[in-house]
Amino acid sequence: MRDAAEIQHRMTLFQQRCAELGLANTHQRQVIFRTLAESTSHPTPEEVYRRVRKKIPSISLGTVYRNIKILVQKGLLKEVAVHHEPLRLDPNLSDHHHLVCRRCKSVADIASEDVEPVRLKAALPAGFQVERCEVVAMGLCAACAMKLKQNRSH
Amino acid sequence: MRDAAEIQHRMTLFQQRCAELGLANTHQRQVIFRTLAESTSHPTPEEVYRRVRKKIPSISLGTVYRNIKILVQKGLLKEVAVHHEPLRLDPNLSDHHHLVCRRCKSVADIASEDVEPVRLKAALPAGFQVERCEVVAMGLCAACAMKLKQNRSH
DNA sequence: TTGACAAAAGAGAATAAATCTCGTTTAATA
DNA sequence: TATTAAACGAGATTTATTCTCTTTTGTCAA
Repeated sequence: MRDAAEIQHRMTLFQQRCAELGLANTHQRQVIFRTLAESTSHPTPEEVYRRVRKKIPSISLGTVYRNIKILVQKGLLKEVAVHHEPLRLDPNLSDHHHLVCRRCKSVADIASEDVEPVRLKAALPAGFQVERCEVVAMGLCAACAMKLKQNRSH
Repeated sequence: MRDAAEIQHRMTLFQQRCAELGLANTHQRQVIFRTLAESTSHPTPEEVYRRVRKKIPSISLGTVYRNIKILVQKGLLKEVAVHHEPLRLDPNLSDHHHLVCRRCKSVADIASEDVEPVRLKAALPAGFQVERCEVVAMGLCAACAMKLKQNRSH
């Protein structure tokens, strides 16, 4: 749980951004966002639903998913990492990293030697044992970059 | 597609490891692994199924999933990133990284300032535009490390 | 070799996560 | 305060994955 002033600030910004984006200011949307803004635990949609129902018992799961989707699209929320989509497999057991295209979801390898070693400067949450670090570089592959450009130009 | 010698090498290692692990040497398992070893595109289980059926038309999707699961468990395959599991949300829009516990799937933030900036040393695949880099540090949180230790001791 | 037994396969039902459809309600604004 | 587009609730649908159960196939010792 974050402190009240911080949350109030986030809510104010949220309402501004919604207005700018033409998103209606519904009670459900407010409560869904507030629930996320208050949490530090990166909840799943189901968990958000569970918490929001305490405030709005009649809310539907579909509304939670719909709002999460819209808010992620508009950049008001983020997803942790990329893949809730189907599992992607990798026969390459050596330590390496990945490039993921945000549009077509293609995955390419980056050899470990091609990335400066990842170094954590600060203390980790008490007792966390890191086993491996993966860098996920997200962006657009050449093909998708071109397609997006074409779409924008007509 | 990788070159034939490399694949042959992987298949030999694979058979050795299977024998060591007591995994039966079935035709289906061989073909599933070979299909993955040949690919450079990080296919989904469905895609693996599609390709394997060209060699073994009668294979079932369940067999593909079952083998993928076993091989990942035994460390003969890897999953790209972590989450095929439910979407995890993040209201923190500032640039930051994540610690993920491989056992309980809890997610904790690492502030961007606490990680040395990620630097790519080599050229990326032609034309890939990186928009953001996320470091995913995987391991065990304190609670899970303790539970695993306890389980092992009796 | 062959026979016993555990491991794995195939078929298809079941579950979980997410999305969609459609009739109704609500917020924005004129 | 009337209009209308946006959003809601309910529940069906789709997609990804796992499970159950019966049959088949490897493995290994006699």
